[in-house]
Amino acid sequence: MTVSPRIPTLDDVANAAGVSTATVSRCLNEKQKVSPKTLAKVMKAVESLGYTPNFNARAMAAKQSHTIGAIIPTMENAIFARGLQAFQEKLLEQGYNLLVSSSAYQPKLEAQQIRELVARGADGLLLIGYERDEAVYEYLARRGIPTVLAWASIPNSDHASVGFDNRAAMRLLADRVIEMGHRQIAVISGIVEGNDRAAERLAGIQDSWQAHGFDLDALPVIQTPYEIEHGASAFERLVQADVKPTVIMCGNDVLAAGVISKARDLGFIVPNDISVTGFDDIELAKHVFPALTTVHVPHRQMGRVAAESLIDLIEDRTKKVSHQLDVSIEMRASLQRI
Amino acid sequence: MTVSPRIPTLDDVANAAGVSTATVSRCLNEKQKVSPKTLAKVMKAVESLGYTPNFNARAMAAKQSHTIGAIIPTMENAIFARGLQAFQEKLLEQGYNLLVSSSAYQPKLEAQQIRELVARGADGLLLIGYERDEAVYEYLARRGIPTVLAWASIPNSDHASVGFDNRAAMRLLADRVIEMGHRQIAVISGIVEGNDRAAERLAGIQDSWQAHGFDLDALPVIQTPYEIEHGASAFERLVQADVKPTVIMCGNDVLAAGVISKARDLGFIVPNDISVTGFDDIELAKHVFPALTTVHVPHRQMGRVAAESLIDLIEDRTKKVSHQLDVSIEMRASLQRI
DNA sequence: TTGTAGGCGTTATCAA
DNA sequence: TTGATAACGCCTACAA
Repeated sequence: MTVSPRIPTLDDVANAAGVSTATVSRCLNEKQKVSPKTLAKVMKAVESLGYTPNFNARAMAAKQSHTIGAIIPTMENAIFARGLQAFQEKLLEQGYNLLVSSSAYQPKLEAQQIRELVARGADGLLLIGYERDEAVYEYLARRGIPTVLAWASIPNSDHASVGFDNRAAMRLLADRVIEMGHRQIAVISGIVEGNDRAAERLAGIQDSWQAHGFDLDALPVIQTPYEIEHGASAFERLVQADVKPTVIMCGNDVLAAGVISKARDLGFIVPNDISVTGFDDIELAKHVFPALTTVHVPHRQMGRVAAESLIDLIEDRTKKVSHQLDVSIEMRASLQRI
Repeated sequence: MTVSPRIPTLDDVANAAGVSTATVSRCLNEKQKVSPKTLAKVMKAVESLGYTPNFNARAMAAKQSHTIGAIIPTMENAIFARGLQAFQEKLLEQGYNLLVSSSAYQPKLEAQQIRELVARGADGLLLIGYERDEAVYEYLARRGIPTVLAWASIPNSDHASVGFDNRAAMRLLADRVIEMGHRQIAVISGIVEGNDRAAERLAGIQDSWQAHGFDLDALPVIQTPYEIEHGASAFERLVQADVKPTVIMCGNDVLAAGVISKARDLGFIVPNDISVTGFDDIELAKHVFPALTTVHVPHRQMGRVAAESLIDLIEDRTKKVSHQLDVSIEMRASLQRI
């Protein structure tokens, strides 16, 4: 049987090194306030005992955790993963640690995770999008938790944010589509409820559609979860309609990949028989056949900027600002003039 | 200017309710030990103050955090995301929280994150694969941190694990490939160094190859990161060889997707001109063209079982065990008899 | 440069 | 059923 392991504490180190706990603490946190001699002595003790500071105790005593929390809708979408990776790299660089949790696109779960992370002493929070219960924002404000909203930009609000204008971006793409002669557009959107990014993208298409003088009733829309399988089956439904679409505009690249796959199964030649567009410009977009016309989003840059903004906020260097990043339309083979 | 917000503590609640902190604590943790009357009184105070327990303090006093940590090589691969999602669901169900961090495939970073999570008071850990410095295992053992290794199974070790035999699975697939008449196999493997799963998969192919009486020197292998782009460029190099491969076996589906894409660009018809196989059976595998022959891995099940095992370990219900999950070969159009 | 000692917000052990 | 009170491990004035 194993002996219950005794985890070394500051006290143990202090004893081993023959100094006080205060000195050990200094060696760990502010080396410059300690003589080289004792520093060496202490570090040796730390080493030989295999001491690691207890995070909880440290956070409690210091009233800051050097931890920031991020809550993303899902880990199963590479775009968040990529942005988060950059976010984390920047944080580590600045001496902060990242705690990630996923809300599975459920606002209630997100609210719970927020409390959770705050209770853990997170110094700041990264959230995705802006649409959430006002109570959540009040809670955050009351606790004074610096928060940055990413993947969306909201110039006219008092939230700090870094992202891009989903609506304008999608509108731009829709403009191009219409300019290329398409008059029968069908949309496969993500689920709009509780997802402002999806809602904005859909609205962007509708903006363009109406601005060109068309009727919203003549714009078929299917909402479906962001999964390749769902993109495929949505396409199947769409092409059964009386008026066949000449182009399918999708809420993201994953849906579009599903569409392209199913289209081929059903004997459609993309883009000759039907065009397809996506959004995000994930790696895959270049590698499906035909390559996907889509909106390029600078995910990594977004992650980096979000980290910088958040740290600035935490360390009280700036007021809340709204960073608007540029996106671009990537014209590839899947969209063709009609 | 906002007033520095005062976060309510147990004391505040106790005062507001006119009871002791001990009683409040009981109301929160063991309701049955408290009279309904005071319970109501206390809960009202909790409510009106918007009190949330401080996690760090709680963990410190109770000597357990009800938190478990997971370290994955990368968030950018959907297979970990999927397994982790299931892992988390199971944990939440059992009253545990999940902390995730990613090591970016760097052993040193992983070691650091392990210390980090332990320092945070994680009650248990989930790690991917088994290949790591012995010192890490010693550290874990000394601290008495229950740990489960996933995505790999190691029957002959004293580690708890849940996963599958990467080597045997890949060997099975290679057997099929060879049975179908292929004699010119080329391999695009993940980077083997520091990644036991990749190493085992490559070894599986080599096992089969040699068992069929062929020479390892005649088996071209390229190691490359698990990214679609790299799969594509590896393919390009491979087909420039003197003896053209009749089949490309890839370390995972992402690499295979890159191969299929590049093959088309170069004018190859898959599978007529060349066959392709993958590993993992991600969603995409069914939706590339032609659909990918691959090894199906039960990622979600793995996550669930890992969670159950870990909790059992933490709550001291079982000894360490090694769960071996079944995988299956998915025969699809990308692999053809020659 | 170093040590002493109080406090961070909980839980848990005893008494009452 | 409740209330004091001592941990838990660390940081940080303050004093020496």
